[in-house]
Amino acid sequence: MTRNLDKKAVQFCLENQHRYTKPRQKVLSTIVKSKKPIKAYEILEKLKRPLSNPKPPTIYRAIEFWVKHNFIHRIESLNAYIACVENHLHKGSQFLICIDCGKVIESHLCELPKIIKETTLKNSFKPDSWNLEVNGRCIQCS
Amino acid sequence: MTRNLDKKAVQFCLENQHRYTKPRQKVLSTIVKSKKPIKAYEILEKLKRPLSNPKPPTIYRAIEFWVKHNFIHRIESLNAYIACVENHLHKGSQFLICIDCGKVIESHLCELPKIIKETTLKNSFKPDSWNLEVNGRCIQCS
DNA sequence: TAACTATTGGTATAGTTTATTATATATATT
DNA sequence: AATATATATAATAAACTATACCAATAGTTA
Repeated sequence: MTRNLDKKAVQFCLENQHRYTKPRQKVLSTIVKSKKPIKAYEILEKLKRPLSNPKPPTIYRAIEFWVKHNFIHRIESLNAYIACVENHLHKGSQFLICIDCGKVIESHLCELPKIIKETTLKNSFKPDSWNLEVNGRCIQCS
Repeated sequence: MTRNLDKKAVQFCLENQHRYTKPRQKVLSTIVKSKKPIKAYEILEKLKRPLSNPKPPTIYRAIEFWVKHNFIHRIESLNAYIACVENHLHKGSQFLICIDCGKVIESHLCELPKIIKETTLKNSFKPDSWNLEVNGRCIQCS
């Protein structure tokens, strides 16, 4: 399942005329391999060898690329990145973050929940994208 | 309505044996006065005079205090802070963020939306608190 | 007053991200 | 194949955001 995303990434780049460069490759697979959200500087550290001492911009550029194309997500409250479990573009993301073990579960919703849609309507606000981060405890920790 | 929160803060500190110190006072009222989310270093800048050249920790300590007690919220995707429009504690927050003008509307929900509750259930996850940030356009900008 | 706790002040540093400029690589065009 | 164009990387530096640490002070309690 992890290899899966890497494969899809190759495919995606081919089809959309993006380059599947070494930094992009390595950054994505590092995030995919990580069980938990991983931070930019942790990636930097892990890629010291394979990318011969990369500098922060190298990592951030690759991160930006994959975030833009929805292969990974940024967990805002953690300054960390995680592979997307969905296989299509989506406007919103939801994460369940365990406050004990740090595990993050991505739970997909295709639509902005109705109640929130109502709130945005009430405020005459036109929603475009959204991010929900729920803190709590996973089954192992509760 | 802005003064309101400051007053409540005094009250809150009295009742809970917290000190309503000058940094806390000034930091809160600076955030309250700001129409838009304000950043820590902007607060720092604004308080150069009144707090005689405060250092970052002074600001961050006060911010932390008011966040903890739900007088202000942190907008994760902006690294910025905004006064809470609710007058009671709440476990979750929702923000509508205009991608054009930067305005942020806090919209309160008392409960975790049903659909999200279902997702957490499905994942055997016990939610504790949550934060939803919706990007889109406000009525003026759309 | 002494002891204790909460809070501040200040230095230094850690951690995160971006701007900039130059260089290299891939793709398209001739 | 040579050239032009667009895309991406490399590296330095700097900007932005946040915290660890320790000493000093203010308020509280015994």
